[in-house]
Amino acid sequence: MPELPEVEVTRRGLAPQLAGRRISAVEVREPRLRWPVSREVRSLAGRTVRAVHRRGKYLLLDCGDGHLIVHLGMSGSLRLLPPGTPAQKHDHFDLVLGDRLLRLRDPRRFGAVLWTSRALDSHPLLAGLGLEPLSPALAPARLHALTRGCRMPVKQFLMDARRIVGVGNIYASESLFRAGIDPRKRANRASLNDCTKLAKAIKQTLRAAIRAGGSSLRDYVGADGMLGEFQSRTWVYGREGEPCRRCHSAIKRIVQAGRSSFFCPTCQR
DNA sequence: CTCGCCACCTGGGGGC
DNA sequence: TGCCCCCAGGTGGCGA
Repeated sequence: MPELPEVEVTRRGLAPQLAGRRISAVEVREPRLRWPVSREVRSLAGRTVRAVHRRGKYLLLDCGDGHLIVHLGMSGSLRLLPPGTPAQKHDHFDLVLGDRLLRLRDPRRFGAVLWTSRALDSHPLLAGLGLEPLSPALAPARLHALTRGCRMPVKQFLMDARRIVGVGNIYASESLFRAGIDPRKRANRASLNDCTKLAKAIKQTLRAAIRAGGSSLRDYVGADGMLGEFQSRTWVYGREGEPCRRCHSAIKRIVQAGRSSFFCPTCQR
């Protein structure tokens, strides 16, 4: 479920709760996540979480001499609970920090919990990541430059984390609607004007999603809690056959690179 | 390099 | 009620 907004909302919920707290225990109920949970992760007790950062869709718990890297995959969520709360199905991993329990639930187990003591820029999963879409780095000219020589459809371009991070399947469709761009358009055919609209649209889309998620945040931090709010308000995602909220044309669904794309054939060219 | 495709997993919904 | 098929928000890795 998580795209960048869900991960960022999770980060904002966790950061004030975890920063400065000492890890008192680690429990791994199911080590078979995307990669096996390592022995180093199991022996994190004694370290102190200094801060919680995010890079793309990765959450990074800064422990001073290294980072715990958490990815929520497609179905992961994190909750803060009182220690001792009984684990339910798919609750694979716990971090106990004094009187706080951080629990990972991930039915599909595409998520990951990794430890690295290396510099983050050199970590294989993080080194090749592209621009943070909410940073000033994602400016029209920069986006335009990124699209040069890239013949794939702009929808796939948006979801390619080596270029821009954090834009998943939902927000790719939503951003392209806001920008008025057909998802099938080749990235290298996007004009500077297109890229100006697109950069703005991406930021607006992600910021709106973060705002919507932030309102439902308390002790529960995770994708499920925000589902209703987000998905009921999409412009095009999941709305095949329904009238466009802007022009009333029927929303279309196509498949690109094996993923559904939704768009308005009238508003998007 | 780029690109298309498969893989990893579980669960929910629809059709029969 | 059961079974089977399809679909799902991510992304690393493969071969062409």
